[in-house]
Amino acid sequence: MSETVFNNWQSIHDEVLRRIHVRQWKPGDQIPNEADLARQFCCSRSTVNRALQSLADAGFLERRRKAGTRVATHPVRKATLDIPVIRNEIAGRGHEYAYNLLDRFEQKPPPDIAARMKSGDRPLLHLRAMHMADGRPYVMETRWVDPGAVPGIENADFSGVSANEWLVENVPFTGGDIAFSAMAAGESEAGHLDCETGTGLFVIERSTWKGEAAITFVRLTFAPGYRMHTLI
Amino acid sequence: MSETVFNNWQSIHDEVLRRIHVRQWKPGDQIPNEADLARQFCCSRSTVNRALQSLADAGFLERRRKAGTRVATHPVRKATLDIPVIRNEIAGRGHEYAYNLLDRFEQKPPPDIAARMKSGDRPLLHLRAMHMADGRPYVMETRWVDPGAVPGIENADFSGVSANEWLVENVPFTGGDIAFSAMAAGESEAGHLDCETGTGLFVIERSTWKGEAAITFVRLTFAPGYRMHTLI
DNA sequence: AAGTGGTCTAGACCACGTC
DNA sequence: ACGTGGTCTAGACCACTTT
Repeated sequence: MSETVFNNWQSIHDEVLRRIHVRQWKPGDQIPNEADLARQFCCSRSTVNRALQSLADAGFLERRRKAGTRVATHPVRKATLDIPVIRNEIAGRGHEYAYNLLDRFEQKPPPDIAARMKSGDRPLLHLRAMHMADGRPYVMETRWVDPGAVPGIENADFSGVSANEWLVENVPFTGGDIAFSAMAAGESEAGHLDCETGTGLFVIERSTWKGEAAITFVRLTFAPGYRMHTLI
Repeated sequence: MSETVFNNWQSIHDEVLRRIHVRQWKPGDQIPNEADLARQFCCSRSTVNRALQSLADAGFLERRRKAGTRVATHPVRKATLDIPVIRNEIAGRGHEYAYNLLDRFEQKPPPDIAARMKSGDRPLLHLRAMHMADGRPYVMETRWVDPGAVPGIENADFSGVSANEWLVENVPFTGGDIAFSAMAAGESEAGHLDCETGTGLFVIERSTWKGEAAITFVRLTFAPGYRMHTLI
């Protein structure tokens, strides 16, 4: 015999979600206001507020002052992806991690990169490297770094530690963007990732900035079969 | 002349983030406890708590009772992706949406699908459809639905409304998982998506559950050039 | 055992947006 | 104008985990 009691915000969260799932409250419906729910659940309004905010964050509710709280009509599901450091991702899967630098030189980047990084005519540092799992290619990293935004990078040694880890350690960033896409393996990818040309490859591109200044742009081209996975 | 005052949790959030960015608090460092920060910021502990929880959610801080709050060592960046209904995604980009059903039949699914959906030997409803933007192929949808989990689906008409929207309207789900990957276009994809075979295509696969029962599995194969994008 | 975050409460005031 | 959510406060108790 178990009586449900609502003595913490999680239990209220779950109960509200249950009512949505059993369609007691349907998409588009306005639900009671916080004060009423607090009376229903015999708790304070702050606790109800905590629960409803959490549900709104997750996309189940839409809240507006005065207009009240409604069940979201278009369940825009938000998937939260973890973007780990590659070393940890590989180690976390129980494989042995290895890293090796392919190229490192400074040069004027192609126009699309220069545009993304707002670097104008300045030369950027270009790096290419492979990350390996148990000796097999895991991902190829192609990176551009603005040396102007990253003092000290000329003397950094990327033969042993990846640029990613060095940057994380040494250059705090304030924002960025990330994009996921697909490409077909060309000659270069096929060679480095040990696959046929024309194989579908998963690609992550990420730019990071510090304030207004672009720090780095990186393209990660994963070996065939890579999947990025999360619960919703 | 502007004096920064800390009278709401956002201002404290920003100040803590600033201290992390200027490396006053470095990765791995333990920061003062909530009571001390409350005194520093001249506010109540609850307000500090709200700010730090928010930073912990975003992955900037790691908090453990008794052990205190530390700046995250490996900024596992969490990217939050919105997964919209395709109609809205296309309409939101200012294109005209169209939908058409390719196939619909009931049959025993291939073993990998049966395993994912734990459907055993039961036949499942199979659907294939195209979503078009301004008359051009946008994404191909391949779907399996367990009719046992979705009463009434036999009579649903998917020639005008997509299975996705019908399911969202009619079958509440409690959870699921989503995976992103890449594939090379085969004959079938090339035909339907109007591209060459061997083009790299972006793929989203999603399963949804109601409690323990699998409702549906869908594979969305996007036309070339599709990018999924978000800020971090 | 003791220090830290997690949460609840009751009351208050405010900001916003709809009416 | 007024109803709603957003937030703050001060104090309290509890849960967890490290010492």
